[in-house]
Parts: sequence; C-alpha cells; structure tokens
Amino acid sequence: MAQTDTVTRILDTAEVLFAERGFAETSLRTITSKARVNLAAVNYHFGSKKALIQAVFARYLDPFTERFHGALDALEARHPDGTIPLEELLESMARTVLEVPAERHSLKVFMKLLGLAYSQAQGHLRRYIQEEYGSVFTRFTELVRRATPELPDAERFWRLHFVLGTVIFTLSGLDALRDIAEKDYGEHVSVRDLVRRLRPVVVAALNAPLPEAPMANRAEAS
Amino acid sequence: MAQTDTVTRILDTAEVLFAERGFAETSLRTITSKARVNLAAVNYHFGSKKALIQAVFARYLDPFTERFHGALDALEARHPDGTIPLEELLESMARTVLEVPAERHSLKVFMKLLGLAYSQAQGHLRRYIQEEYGSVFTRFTELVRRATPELPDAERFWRLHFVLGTVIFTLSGLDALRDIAEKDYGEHVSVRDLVRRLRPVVVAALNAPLPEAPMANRAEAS
DNA sequence: GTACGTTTCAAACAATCGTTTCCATCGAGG
DNA sequence: CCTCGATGGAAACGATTGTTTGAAACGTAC
Repeated sequence: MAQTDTVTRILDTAEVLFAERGFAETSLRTITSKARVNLAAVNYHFGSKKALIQAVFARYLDPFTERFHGALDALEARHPDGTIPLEELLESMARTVLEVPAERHSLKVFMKLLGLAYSQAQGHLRRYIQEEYGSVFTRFTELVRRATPELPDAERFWRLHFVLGTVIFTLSGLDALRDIAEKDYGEHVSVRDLVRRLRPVVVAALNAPLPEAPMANRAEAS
Repeated sequence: MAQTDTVTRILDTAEVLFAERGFAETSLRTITSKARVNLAAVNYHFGSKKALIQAVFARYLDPFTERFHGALDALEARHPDGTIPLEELLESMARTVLEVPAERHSLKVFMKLLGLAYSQAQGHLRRYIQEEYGSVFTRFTELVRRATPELPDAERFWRLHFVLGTVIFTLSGLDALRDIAEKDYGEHVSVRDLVRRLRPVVVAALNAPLPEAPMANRAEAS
C-alpha cells in the first residue's frame, strides 16, 4: 500500500539524519522534505516525534532480539550442561549485531544510533529500550555469569559495561576515527577488520586479573 | 568585579545543565533563569551559545592540559632514557583527570561533558577541542608508543581508542549504571572505586595478544 | 456512481528558540 | 558634579520548532 511506502521512506530518512546529527538537531521538516513526504505525515503515522524515534529503534531492535534469542537457544542446545564458553557467547552476539543491519547496508547507522541512545539524555529513549528489550540482555548476562564463575558478580557487571562502552564508542565514532587512522597509517579499516581487532581486547578485558582490594571506604563527590 | 560573578554563575549553572540534558536540550533561558542572571548576559559576556559551550569546556581543559604537561615533564625527568612504563603513563593520566575537577567537586560533570563532546554531533565542539587541546594527546600517544614498542602502530592506535571508549562511556554514564549496580548488588560505587576496577582491565586490554592475521581483504559497507 | 475510510496536502497554530535592541544603572576619573 | 565606559535588565525581534486543522485526493466496496 501507499502507507507502507510513506512510513518506510520516513524511517529510512529519519534514521540516517538522526545518526548524523542527533535527535534534537534533526527537525521533522528536514526529515519530511528530504523524504519527499508531507510534514504532517510524521504525526499522522507515528503520533509524535518521540514515537518516531522509538520506531526507528524498534526497526533494528525487534529483529535483533528475535535473532539473538534464537542464537542463544541454539547455543544452549549445543551445551546441555548449561555452560557456554565465553568466546562462543561473545561470538554469537557479535554475529547477530553484524547480521541485522547488514541486510539493509546500515551497520554504521545502527551503531551511531546505539551510541546516541546511551549518550543523549533523552530519558524516554533509555526507558523505552530498557523496558522493551531488557530481557535479552538479562538472559545474556546470566549466561555470561555461568561462563565466568570465578568473577565476582559486581566485577562482571562492571566489566560487561566496560567492553560495551568500548564497542559502542568505537563503532559509533567509526567515521571520525577511520579518517584519522587512514591519514596516519594509510590503512583502510573495514568494520569486519575492527571486529577482528576488538575480539582479543574484549576477551583480555573480561579475563583481566581482579583489582587490588579497595582501601578504606573514602567518601567521594557524587 | 561584578562581571566575574555573573560569568562564573553562568558557567557553573550551564555546565550542570549541559551535563544533565545535552546542549541542544538546554536553552539559554533555562540557564539564565536558574543562574538568576539576565537572559542577555550570555550573549553579552560570551557572544553566543556556541562560545558559551566552548567556554564551559575550556574551564576544565585549560587546567587539565597544563597539569598533564607538567606531569609528563616530571615523568620524563624521572626516566632519562625516554621510555616510561605504560602503567606510570596511565596512572599519571588518571590522576590528572581526577585532580582537575575534584577541586570543584564536579568530576561527574566533567565526565559527562567529555561523553557529550564525543557523541553529540556538534561539529564545532569536536573541532575546537581537537585544535585547542590536541597537542597534549599527541604527546601522550607518542610516549605510549615508546612504552609499547612491540605493538604495531595501527594496533596501538585502535587500542588506545578502545580504552578511551571504555573510560568515557563508563564514567559519563555513571549515574545510570550506578543505580542499576546498586539495585542489583546493593553495593555503592564511588568514582575512585570504579577507577580501581578499570585499571587492570585497561592494562589487560592494551596488552592483549595480537589478533589473527586478517583474511583476504573483503569490501565492507561503509 | 456513490458513499466511506484512509491518506495526503497546504496552511496555520502556539510555543520556544537564540539574538538584538534600547535604556537604566553603576562606579571610577576628570 | 559631570562624564563615560561597562554591566544589568525588560522587551521585542525574526526564525524555527512540533503539532493541529480542515479540506482535497485517493482507492475500495456496495
């Protein structure tokens, strides 16, 4: 139908502009004019700008969670003892993250959006993502827990976010970094190349020795 | 003078609001009313909103670069051979980052601002920071190069940005993460505690084994 | 062909934005 | 006392924002 055409044209244009400039810096007029669609179409089809932003994310995250659940199902089936090696877990997640947007040639956009979701205040976005897609992440962390029984729970929690930061930060700022790297080392870096470089770093970070015991608790500016 | 009072009151208010909501989401009216100064004061003292944003950063980065240069001078004096151990370099940087905003009890704000500087498009900001403060970073990376001669240049470049992502991502999203961690593990985390946890992870990431040789060059969606 | 629900369109809405203007106020120097 | 440059303050500027409106255009079923 014609609706689908307008809706997808809005989404296709919006995700690119959001990724390039951020949410607040992208007006509905910029989106609709570039998408060759009437201004009112956004509010008609999505209801509001907030809802459009969430729809942009849903188009990536819905297939991602579905595939990732499937991938974890397969992994659990191959390891009936319930303990999946850490490398396989990471590998599975990486593959899923790469697969989903690859079909629309928009891995870069997906990564930038993930970066924005974390950095931009946009309270509603973080809440929406947390409520809508938190369950997959919970399942994943539980599997990581079984894979790394020697790590204290709190330590594992923080280290998972450390490497999450590494990946999102790197892949979402990829363009700028790639330009610098290319200028300084003349080497062209593909996303797959970057993932190859990331793997040993992530594994080493998760397997790092435990920190020294904390000193006496000192108050800290909050 | 009265000028100084107005200027610092604007800066104090602006940096907090920017850190909480981002730049585009913080209006000059919100800043000036909360700071109890006239709306026109911002344009009078700073010239524009862009200039105010840069001034907020300069108030942190100017003392930071000065101290960091001094710390590196001291390190080079203690190692006349020109090779400073990696741990000392990292330690020195961490200490400087913690010192500067500690004097104004605003480490959290500083970290959030750093995170915003990377994520928000705000082209002018990245350019400003790069041009104004890029030299310290260049000096630091050169010292890291001498400290890790076994690493290929490109590999070191990427790993430095990996750990930079870890640190900025973690410390700028600290509030949200701290809430989750506190809820899940009942443990209160101070910034110093987090730095203690970060140290072994960062060292392990930089010292990770080299990735396997790349496969045949495959084109990748850019 | 006519009626109906859906979608598109141009126009206007009220609100907010950054910036500018103009005048009052102040304090120091002549 | 008067002057003058610097600062504070109220009001308005024009531009842009997200959203709403009401009518035109559309395809479909009777």
